[in-house]
Amino acid sequence: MPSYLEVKAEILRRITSRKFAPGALLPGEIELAAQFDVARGTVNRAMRELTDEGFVERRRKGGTRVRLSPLREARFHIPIIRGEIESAGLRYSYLLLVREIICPPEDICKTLGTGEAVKALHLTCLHSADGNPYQHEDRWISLKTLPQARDADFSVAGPNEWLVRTVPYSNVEVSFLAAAADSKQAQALQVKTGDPLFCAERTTWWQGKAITRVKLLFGKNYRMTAQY
Amino acid sequence: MPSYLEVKAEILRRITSRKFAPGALLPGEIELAAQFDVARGTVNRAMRELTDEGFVERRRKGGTRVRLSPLREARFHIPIIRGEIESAGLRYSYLLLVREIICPPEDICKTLGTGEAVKALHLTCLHSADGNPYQHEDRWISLKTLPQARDADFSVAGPNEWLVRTVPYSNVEVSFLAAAADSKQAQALQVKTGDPLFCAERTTWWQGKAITRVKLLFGKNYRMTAQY
DNA sequence: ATAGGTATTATGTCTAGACATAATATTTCT
DNA sequence: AGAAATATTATGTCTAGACATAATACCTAT
Repeated sequence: MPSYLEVKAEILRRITSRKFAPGALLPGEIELAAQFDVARGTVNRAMRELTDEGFVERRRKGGTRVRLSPLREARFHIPIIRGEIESAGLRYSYLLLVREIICPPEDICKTLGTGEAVKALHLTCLHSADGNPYQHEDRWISLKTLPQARDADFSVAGPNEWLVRTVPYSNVEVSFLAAAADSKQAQALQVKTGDPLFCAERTTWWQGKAITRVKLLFGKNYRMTAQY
Repeated sequence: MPSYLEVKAEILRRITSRKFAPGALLPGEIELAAQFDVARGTVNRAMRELTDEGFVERRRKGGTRVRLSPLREARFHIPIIRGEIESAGLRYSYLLLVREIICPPEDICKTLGTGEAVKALHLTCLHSADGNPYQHEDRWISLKTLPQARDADFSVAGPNEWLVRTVPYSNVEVSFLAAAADSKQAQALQVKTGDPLFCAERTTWWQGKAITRVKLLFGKNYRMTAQY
């Protein structure tokens, strides 16, 4: 075990066991380096990771303190649908439900940043695991920033795979929320209309211009979990 | 700007602009250190962060490659209710709805790891922002691992604040899901019964023993957002 | 050809020492 | 006393060099 991890684990043990109580000042790096018989750089790396993970707060000259309420952050990996299904040992299948080029509704226009009369590519697809509906995808792709999407074939593989292969991105925003299934979504996902579904909305930009916005509805009883 | 950040930003620019294409092999650390005129340790730190953030994959001897589909992890901050409301400039208020000591239902028994006949503390509370219902909390606390909870006063401040102050923890699991409001929850949150609500479930352990399990229901239109 | 052993190599970690920086503590001046 | 200048200090970053480790490439014997 690398020694920076040993130092980190020991400090963390002292924090969670309250030997270093919330709000308390920890010994300085030089002191700790002497205690653990390592270089200061090694202690620094351990402490930096503890800072990143939300256990301690550090200030120059002020020293290091245990956070009063630890851990305000958890990391979730954004589900990439095909990988998620296949890594669970299930068979992934894909179905294109709708493909049309139309003027998007107002809220989509707003996020895509195009004018109201500008048409965009609208796709609706269903991703299944072992034949069971798993995720309903409702995607808009800006044809202004991505005209080549007009000629891409989305009947065999999902738009996400094409996008990942084709376009770079510079900025992404993801939201998670709860939504009620409308009749078409309910039919596709084999749930009742109005059932609560876990939903992710993702918008992707490249150099300030929105490329695509997608709404992903997960099947019944889906939950996104993290441990720390 | 620290030079490891400059190196990182430049490499990232080359990746997102596809100068380093997905799957491509990047120059080695020594080569990059020479290019940027910094020490190898500095390049190493930049590359380590790019690895942590899911942009590249590194293998000893194999070198560094741009990930095919950037395995993206988003960091969401776990909402600590009082802080979230107050940092939005709103007035936080708290109401205890239910306090009882009963044998929990089977699923709670299972996660708390206590026998079926063991009683636990059950609390239901409502957190509001400027008087508007914001979050409904349904919490179970194991009296077996935390007997002092029996005497704590939860009428003024929420159980979370008492727990953070009182007990250490070693392990936490959080899930996010969509749930339908039951009649009591709907009444408290001023929504209709059956409305879809964003829901978080959190279980906390200390040294292998479950301390508490909480189900948090957020008000209508709540969304959890991350950018990267 | 193939299995097994050996050399090579890029990354992973560590050290000692140095300087930079931000925040706090102290002193000085009014 | 209060404001401004100065000293101090813990963390933040960086360097050059070293050794460790895992994975690959190569070589050898069968």
